Amino acid sequence: MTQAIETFAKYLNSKDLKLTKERKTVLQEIFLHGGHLDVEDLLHSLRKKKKRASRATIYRTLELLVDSGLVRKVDLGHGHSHYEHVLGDAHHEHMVCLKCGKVIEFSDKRIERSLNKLCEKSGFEQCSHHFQIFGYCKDCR
Amino acid sequence: MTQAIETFAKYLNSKDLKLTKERKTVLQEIFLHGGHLDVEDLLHSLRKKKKRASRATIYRTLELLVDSGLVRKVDLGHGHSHYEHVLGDAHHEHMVCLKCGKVIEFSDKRIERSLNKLCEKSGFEQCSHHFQIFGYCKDCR
DNA sequence: CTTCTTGCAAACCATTTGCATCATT
DNA sequence: AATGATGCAAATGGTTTGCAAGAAG
Repeated sequence: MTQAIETFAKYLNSKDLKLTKERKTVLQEIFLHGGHLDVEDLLHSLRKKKKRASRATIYRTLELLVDSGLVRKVDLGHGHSHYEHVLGDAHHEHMVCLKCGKVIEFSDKRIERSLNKLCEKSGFEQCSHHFQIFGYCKDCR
Repeated sequence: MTQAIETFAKYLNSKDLKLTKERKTVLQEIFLHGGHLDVEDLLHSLRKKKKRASRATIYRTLELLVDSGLVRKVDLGHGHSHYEHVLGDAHHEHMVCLKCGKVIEFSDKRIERSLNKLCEKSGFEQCSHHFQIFGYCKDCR
């Protein structure tokens, strides 16, 4: 958490941008909240905690957070973006249940390994990737 | 191609929908064109061939095509959807170059296999999946 | 103090939808 | 003929942006 703020501060500094309280607030909210959340979620959580940041500022901050590598933007098939923090190596992908909307996170070392080999072989320098599986979870099938 | 139209006709029939010339036109255009294309591409190609289908009809038809399983909707990170036809088993995923925009298709049996096992193990009934890698192609890195 | 930020509301852009007219079965 | 489908234009919904007022370094 402190770690994340420091990293963000360093990133902002390197771009001559300022660490405002709104930016800090948004970052904290994402890191306190475990999973993926969207702009509306963020807006509500902040309101509940009597903190403030306009929708515009949230969008602008999220872009910075994604660019800094602290946050990942993911598509869960809802027609709008979700965001989740990235801490260290806990990389994972998403299974989305088309009926109940549940999102199951998963990760697979073999898949990641195959992926890296693949990029290496084709000379592709990977920045990010995202794997989504859509279907029905065991409670809904 | 004829195959695709027949499949679509069967699908439409099963839902008491009609095979109109606009729907046939859109389907043909997607199957004639090799790769992934968006609504704007479709609109231009059709205009060039003096065929017609409104934007609304294209959107409506694409939804049906996706639902019928003949076409796949993919996210190439452009802020809008792309579509590509699905013929048999030639399943593939996408690497997108963030600089030149080039899209490289790839497929990996090991990944597909790991994936299927994963779903099986967790009792998840897979409908579709999509794997995107963003980065820089060998000409742009 | 200078430069960057914020919040607001307007603008944008992809996609969807209501409705009157037209085509397929 | 009856039921759907089309095209248009208006509506929608997420996201971006211009600008005047405010805060960080």
